Amino acid sequence: MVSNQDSNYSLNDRTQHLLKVLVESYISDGRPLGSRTLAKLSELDVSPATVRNVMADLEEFGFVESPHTSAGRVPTTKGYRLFVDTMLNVQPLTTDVVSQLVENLNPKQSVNGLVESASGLLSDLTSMAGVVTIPKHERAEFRQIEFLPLSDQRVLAILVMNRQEVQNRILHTDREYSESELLQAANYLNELCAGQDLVVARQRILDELDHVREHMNDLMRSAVEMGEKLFSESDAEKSDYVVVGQTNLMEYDELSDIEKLKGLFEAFGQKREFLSLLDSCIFAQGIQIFIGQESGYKVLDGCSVITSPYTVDKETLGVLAVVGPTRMSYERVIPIVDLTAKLLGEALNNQI
Amino acid sequence: MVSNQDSNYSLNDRTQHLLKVLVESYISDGRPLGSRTLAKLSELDVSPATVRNVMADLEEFGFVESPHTSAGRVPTTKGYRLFVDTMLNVQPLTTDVVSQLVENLNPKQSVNGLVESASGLLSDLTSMAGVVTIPKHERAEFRQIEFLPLSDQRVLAILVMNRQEVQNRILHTDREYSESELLQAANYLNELCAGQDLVVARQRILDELDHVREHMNDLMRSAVEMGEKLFSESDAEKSDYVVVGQTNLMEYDELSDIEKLKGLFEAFGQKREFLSLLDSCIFAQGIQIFIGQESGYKVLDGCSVITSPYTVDKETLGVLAVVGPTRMSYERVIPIVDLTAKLLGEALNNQI
DNA sequence: TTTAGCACTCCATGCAAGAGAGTGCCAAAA
DNA sequence: TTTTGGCACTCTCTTGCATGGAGTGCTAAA
Repeated sequence: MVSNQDSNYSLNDRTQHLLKVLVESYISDGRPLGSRTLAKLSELDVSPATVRNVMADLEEFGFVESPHTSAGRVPTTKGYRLFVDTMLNVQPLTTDVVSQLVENLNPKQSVNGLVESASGLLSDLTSMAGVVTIPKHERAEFRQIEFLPLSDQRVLAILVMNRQEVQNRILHTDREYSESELLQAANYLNELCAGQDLVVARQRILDELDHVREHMNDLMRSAVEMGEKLFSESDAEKSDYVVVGQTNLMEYDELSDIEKLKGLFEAFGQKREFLSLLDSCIFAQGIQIFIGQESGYKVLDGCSVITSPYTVDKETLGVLAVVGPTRMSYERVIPIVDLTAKLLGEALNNQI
Repeated sequence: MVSNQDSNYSLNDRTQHLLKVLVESYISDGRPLGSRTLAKLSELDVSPATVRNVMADLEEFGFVESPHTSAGRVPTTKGYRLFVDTMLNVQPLTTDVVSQLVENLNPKQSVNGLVESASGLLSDLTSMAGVVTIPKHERAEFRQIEFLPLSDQRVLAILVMNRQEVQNRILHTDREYSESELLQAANYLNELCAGQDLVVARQRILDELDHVREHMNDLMRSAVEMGEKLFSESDAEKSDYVVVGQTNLMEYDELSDIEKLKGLFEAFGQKREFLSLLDSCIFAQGIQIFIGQESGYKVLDGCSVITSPYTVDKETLGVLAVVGPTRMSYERVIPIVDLTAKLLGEALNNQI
């Protein structure tokens, strides 16, 4: 009776309810729902025939489909989307899940340790694959540089960045340098650049190179080159992530096609496609959900991805995600992803 | 006529030849061999019936078996073993394989880069999974230590080990230290320990602690702790490896059982079982081959592992391996593993 | 608008039959 | 004594067919 037929295909309450029940049942069972079962399950006191009519409508609108004529209905991507957008009642986390997260994401760990833990927790708690990108360091601040002579015209350069980050690299020089020469060069660079942003520091060194045409030029040029290499390396590092629990995905019937699995695993391994997906989430405000091929990647057909950026001081440092079959318990996974992101951010706050 | 029936089951030449042909054919085709096909393939000018008799003997001795009554014969683990031990004619590497290896294992790369490259090359060239353990550094020599003050009673310690290895760690101290205090402590430690083995250095610091009961005690205790942590960390690091090309294993029919694959992948991921296998090869002189469950690990059922240690200056630094189906081309893989190990050793020689 | 009834479709299962591949054994040939 | 041809037998794999179950769409009645 009461229906809100305002928009193009706005569904009345009963239709929505039936869709909701269908999606929930399919998520927990994995079997297509027939009209008879759905009628019972919905507790709506309607006959299977009525349900059939409703299903016909839903199918017409593209929210459900049937694998074949006599196999009941299954949600489509569009169906999942509507469910996720409008019908989700997210379940509160149980206390043991919360405490497990809190305990394992304690700030005493190293940055890498935290990333590993977060990824492992996502994987364990959801029985799917957990992904966490390595936090990028937005402001790369030159702090101190040291040079150590090695044999064979090589110099070990150690650059301390930000508050505690240390990068080191071997410089091949044109001749041997004495320790005092290296000390002199380091002192000079440190004085020149301490506290500067790495980009600024680099520019300064380059400017200075023109003025100071003395015996340490070689080394300084190398030092600048090191800065550049560090830059490119930290860029590469920033664009990396940790995956835990890929093998969990083998448990799901809908992914048991070996070809699909292979494609998925290779996507994880090659990191390219998957990274661009994660990168695109880095500016999102909170949880984002990609259902099936919504993400635009063919390998993710049949999979959904739930992502959340994690932030320190309101600055986004990375993204974490859970990857699993489309038929996943969104209501359970979403709060896990959410809390993990928050806790990871907090833990990193004490670290960076 | 001419048969050497000396040992318990010494096989005459024809029998051996038939086994060899069978194994080779099965390796390249993957299909059980019947007497008719084998008779032709062997080029022995014998009838299928004769071959059948021979096969019955081989089956009795346990070198071959049949999946079922009318399915031809397949080599057993014991059959592969005999083949590998006595009938292998290892194929010389083609020049493009050699050049690919030489080019990609050039000593300009970092240690980690080399390990990654080696693993990737093994995987690519064999279409199986390549594994390389991170080289352990036998002699850990204290070279230089630096302290940098951070905020909140934390100090960044940078320890340079061996020729170019840098480790850093945050020390939580009981109070704030000034830069000059830290410099003093560093100088002190450097003078005390420079060039020493890390174990010796640690003992020295501990000894010295008793004598020098002054204001820098805290820091020095922390420094010693750092040394210990570095030790345990480098131990952990040593016992790690890089796997590339796991997904290649999905291509092989005999491993397409999803349960087996999952077990295998999890073994790769958890690293425990697999490491003890690799560790056991570290003292072997050259190539070692484990067929099926010979290695003692159930997950490796249906798989063979070909390993070789790699050495620098006659000192073994690690192990590399190829993991694939039992039905792999040993003749092709062995020289690849062999050369990769040699080249990796050489490349590391210039690095460490 | 909802419901009951009915014809229809499709899948999964089980069964039977036949083809194909290969074996083991026996008796004859070399 | 060894090799060979022949033959019965076994096992798997495929195909075809019948059956039952599940579910749908449609129509007509409530």
